[in-house]
Amino acid sequence: MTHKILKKFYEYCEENKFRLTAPRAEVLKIIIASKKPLGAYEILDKLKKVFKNPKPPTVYRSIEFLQDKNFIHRIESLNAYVACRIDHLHKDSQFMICDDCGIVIETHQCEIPKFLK
Amino acid sequence: MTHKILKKFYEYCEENKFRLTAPRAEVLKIIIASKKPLGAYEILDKLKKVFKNPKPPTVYRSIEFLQDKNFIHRIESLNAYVACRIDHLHKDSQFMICDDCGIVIETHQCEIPKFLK
DNA sequence: TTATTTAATGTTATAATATAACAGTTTATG
DNA sequence: CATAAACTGTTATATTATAACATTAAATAA
Repeated sequence: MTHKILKKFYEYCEENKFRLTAPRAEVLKIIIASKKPLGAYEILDKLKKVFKNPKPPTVYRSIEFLQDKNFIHRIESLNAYVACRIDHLHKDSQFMICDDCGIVIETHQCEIPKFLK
Repeated sequence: MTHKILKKFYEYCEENKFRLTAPRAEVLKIIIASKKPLGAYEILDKLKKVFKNPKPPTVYRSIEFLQDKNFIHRIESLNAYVACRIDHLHKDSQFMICDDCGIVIETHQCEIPKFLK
């Protein structure tokens, strides 16, 4: 069964004429499958089970693409990446990260008061 | 004339019996003097004008100390460091960064609504 | 359909950021 | 003054990310 987010990604690429290439799809799958934020080199390791001999640029390019489309977010404080779990596909989410277990909760800034602007 | 923040740092170390060493003071001076956030290796470069042959750990240790005491903040998205310009000495500030000129404005989370908690 | 252009990938190399480990020094304390 | 604790110096290396260029695949135009 195809994951909900993955399906959405397929449709999104279809609608917008973005090329849905193997590295992009595999990197997204890997990130979706993870319960915790993954570093680029962790993603690279997992990608080795799918592709012959993937290199950092392969991962970073896919990350860039997915991030640009807001299907994944970078957690700056961790140098790690997570799938967007909420339906907005915004940039500039905030993350609350448990220092003990690493669990991440995503929120967004729509509600942050005007004084921040 | 000694900078206001620097003076505060001296007093703070005095009060709390933290050792105010040369690397710590010089790194703070460098960060205060900069109009834009500085990367660790930019700080290192500037430190070369003051010390003989400083190495990365010298900078990173001072950064860690200063950050721990909230005299400087790390801007995650830039891998760069800024002096705390507001009087609170909190952790977890937010920064608004101009994509064009690089100017940074610091704010903090005291006012962020409860739903984020 | 084939030629052409555009976009993406593969590959090598290296840049930029950060830390581990251990020796030596300075400062505080008994 | 002796000792312990904190800090710095130094070497080496880990981790994260990107530049540059050759190659391949896909979209588009002739």
